[in-house]
Amino acid sequence: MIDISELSRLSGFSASKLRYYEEVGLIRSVGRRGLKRLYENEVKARISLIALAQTAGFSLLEIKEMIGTEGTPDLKRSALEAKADAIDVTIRELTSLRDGLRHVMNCTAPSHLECPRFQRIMHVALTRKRPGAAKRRNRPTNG
Amino acid sequence: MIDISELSRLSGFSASKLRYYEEVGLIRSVGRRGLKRLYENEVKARISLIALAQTAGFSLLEIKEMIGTEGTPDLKRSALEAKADAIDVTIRELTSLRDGLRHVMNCTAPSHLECPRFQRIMHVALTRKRPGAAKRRNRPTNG
DNA sequence: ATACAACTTCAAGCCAACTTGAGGTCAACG
DNA sequence: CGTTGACCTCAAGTTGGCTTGAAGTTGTAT
Repeated sequence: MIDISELSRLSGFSASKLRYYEEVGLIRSVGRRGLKRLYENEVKARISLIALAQTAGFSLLEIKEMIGTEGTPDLKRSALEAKADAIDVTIRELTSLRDGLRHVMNCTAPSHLECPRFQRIMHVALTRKRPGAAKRRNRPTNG
Repeated sequence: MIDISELSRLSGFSASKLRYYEEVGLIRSVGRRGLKRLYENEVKARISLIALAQTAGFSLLEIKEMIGTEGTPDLKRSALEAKADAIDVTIRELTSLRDGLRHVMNCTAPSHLECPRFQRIMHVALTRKRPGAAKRRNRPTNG
């Protein structure tokens, strides 16, 4: 049993973010000391998982579908399979992008977008479905 | 030279999104036929690259730093190196997440968060810096 | 007992990344 | 020449994921 400030410290998540996650049902507190929330230790792993899934580009809603509201252990196998596959696709795209960037670093061609090697590297990812978008957000500041 | 509707069709990006990207300087049109924008073919590759970088979790601003405003071919080597490294980190995280999900699919433990194997898999990513957040956005709808 | 810090709630604010809508303009077709 | 429809601009709206701020409540230290 830990309180929100310790959980915040351990996880690097701001307290407001943790409260928000609780509000949307991603984590839960198991009681109060006075009015202060108390969390089980399990929550730490849960939070890491959430962070990880966000990195993968999943929305909080999708993450909820994956890991469920706490106390609900039923993760649907097919859903997980789909998510895992989606991640695989992303990994391959990122690998292409990384290789593309690394190539650009060493390529002296006038315009990289015209460099055949670059284009070939990029083509791997280019021929996939439609792109989504992703956005990095700021660091905790416990306000 | 292609117009916005064709570019939209080819790229899967909505026209409004393309206009928006032009507004923020990620792409540029090279003229008008009447008042209709005309784009060079090069733009297609550029757009794919943007989509890819978004998948990697970079903001439009960061992407601009990477690939520059069109016509500006100067990509700073050190910046690219940093981006490539960041992508590597992300890839490793995603790999962990994927493996974790795949394990959960085959694990009959009562609570996955308590499963030692799962925890070990997750630990890899857990011990990295701070998490960012990412968000998938919607598909083109050409409004 | 009183102060204080650390929490609480709730509503409002903020940012990126777009989308939507109203109203305007143009080229091409009949 | 007129109309049609695809584009245009510009402002405002939307969504997700939080943060911020004001005002209230506590356990603990003095």
